[in-house]
Amino acid sequence: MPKATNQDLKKMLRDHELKATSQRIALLKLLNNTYKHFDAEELYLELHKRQKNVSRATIYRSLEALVDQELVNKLDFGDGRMRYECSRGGDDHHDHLICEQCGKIVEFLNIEIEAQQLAVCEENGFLPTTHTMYIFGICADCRNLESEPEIG
Amino acid sequence: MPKATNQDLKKMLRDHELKATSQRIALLKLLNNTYKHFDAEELYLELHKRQKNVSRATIYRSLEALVDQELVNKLDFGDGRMRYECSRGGDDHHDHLICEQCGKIVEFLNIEIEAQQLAVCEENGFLPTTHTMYIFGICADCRNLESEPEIG
DNA sequence: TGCGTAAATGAGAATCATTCTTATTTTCAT
DNA sequence: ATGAAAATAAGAATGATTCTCATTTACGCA
Ligand SMILES: [Mn+2]
Ligand SMILES: [Mn+2]
Ligand SMILES: [Zn+2]
Ligand SMILES: [Zn+2]
Repeated sequence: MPKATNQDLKKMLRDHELKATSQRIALLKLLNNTYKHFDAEELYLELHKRQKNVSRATIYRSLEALVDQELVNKLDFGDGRMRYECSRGGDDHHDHLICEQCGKIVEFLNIEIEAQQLAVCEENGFLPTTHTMYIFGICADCRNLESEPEIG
Repeated sequence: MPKATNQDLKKMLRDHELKATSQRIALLKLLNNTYKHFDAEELYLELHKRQKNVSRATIYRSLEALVDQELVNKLDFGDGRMRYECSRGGDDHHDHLICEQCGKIVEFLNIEIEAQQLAVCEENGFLPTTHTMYIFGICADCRNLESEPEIG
């Protein structure tokens, strides 16, 4: 995955009817270049570090626009702030395991679950538009730490 | 399902180490007597109507206690406020379909999905504690209204 | 390349659900 | 019935997000 150039990002924005402002380019670049799941404040602090002229309002407004255009996914882990991750094309749907101890996110896709979700909708005459599924617990790393011998 | 008496509710609270205050009894009664999914403000307004002495802070504090004791489930439909529903014993886990048009909630349980969730966790060495799954879309009733002939 | 206008931004006020604080009231074991 | 511990009321505080509006910027067009 070659990192997107500024020109790539500019085009990406314009292809979605969004004006290519320096703020939006920087935001999209940050999201595109990692697999992290950021909250708005993290994005604000990171961009503010590099580029003095970014405000929180712009972060929120730009994220909203990017989510509308499906360039970015908005996630709700249930802790009071939204997370944002780059959306990599049309087929990147995935769900998340969330470690309640270290915060690590593991992505997964289970086609049987996806199929059963559609089946449930059909049984209920329900026309689905989106779904969210988060499994909370303790990740493999944190479990290993827990079982570490106390002395040794 | 015979409606729980005040004595039943009192015992229910005390069995969970919670003092049986009039506010908690009223709150638990309200939740126990319907299958609705309430937000905190709805509960506040409803209780306040009947019993002058209830404050929002108490609603929130009591809900937290009831959720801790697993007498009540806390749900996050992603619209900025939490919902609360009565938890009916240990085997009542279910997930939700949420109509984006009329707000109707349909509950469901799909054991294949539940099984696959555990499988995913196992594959990742992940120890699950809880999960949330919400499917958003348009319910059967709203779909029918939509397809209603415009004149007729 | 320079202009004009519509759109985007910055700064901070406003909002809204939820949590916190503190003085007062209530519960419940004794 | 009594008193210590816990719960409550009222409203202030918090924190994420949205809104306001004066100022700046992007970009289609001359
Ligand atoms: Mn993800
Ligand atoms: Mn339910
Ligand atoms: Zn972990
Ligand atoms: Zn509906």
